[in-house]
Amino acid sequence: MKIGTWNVNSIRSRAGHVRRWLERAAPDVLLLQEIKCEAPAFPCDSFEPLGYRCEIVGQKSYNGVAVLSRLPCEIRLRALPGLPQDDAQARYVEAVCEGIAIGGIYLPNGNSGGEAGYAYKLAWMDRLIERAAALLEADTPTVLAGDYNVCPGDDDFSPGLLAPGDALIRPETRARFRSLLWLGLTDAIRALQPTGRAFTFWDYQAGCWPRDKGLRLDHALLSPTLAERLIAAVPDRRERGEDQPSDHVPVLIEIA
DNA sequence: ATGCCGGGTCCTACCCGA
Repeated sequence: MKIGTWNVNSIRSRAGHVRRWLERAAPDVLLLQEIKCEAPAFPCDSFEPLGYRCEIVGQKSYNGVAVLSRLPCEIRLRALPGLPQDDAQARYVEAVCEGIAIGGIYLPNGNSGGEAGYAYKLAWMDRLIERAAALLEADTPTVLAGDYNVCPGDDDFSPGLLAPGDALIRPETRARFRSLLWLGLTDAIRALQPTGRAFTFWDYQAGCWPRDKGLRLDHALLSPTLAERLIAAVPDRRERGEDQPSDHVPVLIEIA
């Protein structure tokens, strides 16, 4: 099974890119983040001719996640359990495909909104840890993939690109990411490439892409039985060089 | 040290991303 994840920075601006990548990479399931629209505005017509069904957890202007699948899939959750009832941010979707729970994640950045904004990020990560624990406790084969807005290690950002207090690398952020790993989840990219650069994001500004000043923010975490079957986990850098790209590239994982 | 880019929307100046 091939599963992709991609923060597209507006699906309406990137429908053509996504369609082309579906043809190129042929994922069975593609998780999308930052679609920046509600369901009626989502360009399903661009993907259905290729055999993909669209499930959308939308939001106007900001956030928004979706699942494209060419396998039979059932949506199990449209939000992370345990968040406040009035939380309207569309950041989580969970599908079940061939017995595998597939969570699509758009984790809060945490650098805007002051301390409250950062507290929201940490609370969101705590709910994600709880959800991951529940899935693992039930022995559910699980993939939790998406834009985590976390640089887990010092290989995961170009030197000098982030201030020490940046929400992407603050110790409290990284501690929660490690908690996910300690539950028994495997970071798919790092399982196959333990050290060195594997960036998934380059800022539009300051020539970050031509200078290869990037970040590794997009991750796929796998439960133990899926980790044993992991064949490939690769950020597709080629997409960042296309015309009018997203600032993130897709990550493709393959499981035997 | 962000607001240099690029998306969004109250349509046009401003908010947000990482």
